Amino acid sequence: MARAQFDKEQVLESAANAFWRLGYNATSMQTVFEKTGLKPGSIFLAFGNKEGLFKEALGHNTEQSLIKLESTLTQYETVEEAIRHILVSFIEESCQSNYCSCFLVKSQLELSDHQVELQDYVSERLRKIESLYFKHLLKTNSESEAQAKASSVMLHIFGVRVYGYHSQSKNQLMDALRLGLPWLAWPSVH
Amino acid sequence: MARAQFDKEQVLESAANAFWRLGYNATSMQTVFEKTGLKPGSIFLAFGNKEGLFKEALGHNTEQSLIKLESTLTQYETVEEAIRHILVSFIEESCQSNYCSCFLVKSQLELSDHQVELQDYVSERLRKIESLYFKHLLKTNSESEAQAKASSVMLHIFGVRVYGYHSQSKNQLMDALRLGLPWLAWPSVH
DNA sequence: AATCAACTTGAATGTTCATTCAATATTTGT
DNA sequence: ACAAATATTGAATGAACATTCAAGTTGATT
Repeated sequence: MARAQFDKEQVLESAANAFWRLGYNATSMQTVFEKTGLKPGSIFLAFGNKEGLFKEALGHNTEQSLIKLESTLTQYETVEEAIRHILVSFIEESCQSNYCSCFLVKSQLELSDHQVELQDYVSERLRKIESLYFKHLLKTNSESEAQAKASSVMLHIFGVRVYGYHSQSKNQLMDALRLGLPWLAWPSVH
Repeated sequence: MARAQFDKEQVLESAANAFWRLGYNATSMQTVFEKTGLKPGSIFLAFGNKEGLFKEALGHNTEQSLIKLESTLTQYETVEEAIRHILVSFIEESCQSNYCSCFLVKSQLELSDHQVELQDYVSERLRKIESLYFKHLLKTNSESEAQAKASSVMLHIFGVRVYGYHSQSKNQLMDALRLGLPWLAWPSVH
């Protein structure tokens, strides 16, 4: 019995990259064949169909994001400082010329009622992210405070992911985050 | 010379509805023909191509939104009260079973580098909305305060448009808005 | 009632789409 | 070395796609 000869992880990353950049509907399997160098048969044998490939690509991508997030949330003195750094890095991402929002957020908005399974899959991953913030905020907050703050952080992240498309938005975004998330103890500007 | 026999406004509304619900790429012209009852030739003569139809549909939709927004922002005692009502109505929208975020936000995230003209068109409309909030906030705020508050409101609106997909999110959203927009003077819950 | 530009019609076009499958190649167990 | 199991290949398939256009219809103007 012959084993897979292509690196599944590498294929998932190429596919995720295409789906992220172009969106689910605008990414043709043809594009995937080109980006991965694989032939139709191989892809369809390994992933079933386009939805299956998308689901695995998104899952793989999100898993990595969650690992990175967990690591970031513990590597600073306080959770607040960590969250500040995360938000600032999102703003900086949005200043790059090839800015493309966030794979999960884009997918959440693009998928329609015809793909309920994928929609639920995306929602579940976004909820996982929020519960990670919640878990860490619980260390220094009551349950209800932590929940409200976690939701507020998610709201601001979503906001940045959309607002980021406006060019020249860096300063406006920073001011808005300072105003909306005062409990993050932003260093004063002098 | 025979005049157009279909109601252009009605066609644009049907088209906008489809584009909004399904997204630009997942909406086929076939769908548009069915929803409007028109034949290919009529649509293509009137709007040039799919992009042209999309642009006009989005433009028409946004124009109506701007009119409604302007009206809402002036019909309450204070701007703050008006914004509160707008945000609450967005949350209530998100509780409906057929919730579908916001046409502009969805379009902003779906369109890719291959449709720069449409992208810019969407960005411009979103900026118009922000400047409307800014204009009204200027009445009771300094320029820099008004700008930060307008950006913060946009951030929260974008957030609600994404967060709204989570079921059972109404209370979490309300708490997060109270936390992130304290200057809106929310009535206390008792 | 004749004219003619503007509009509508809908079958036809050529392209691109996701997916299939018979043939071929490769790896592993015996 | 052979057999069995599994991967890869890539041309082929049929459906769906955006768009075109020649022929027909409409209604205001002459």
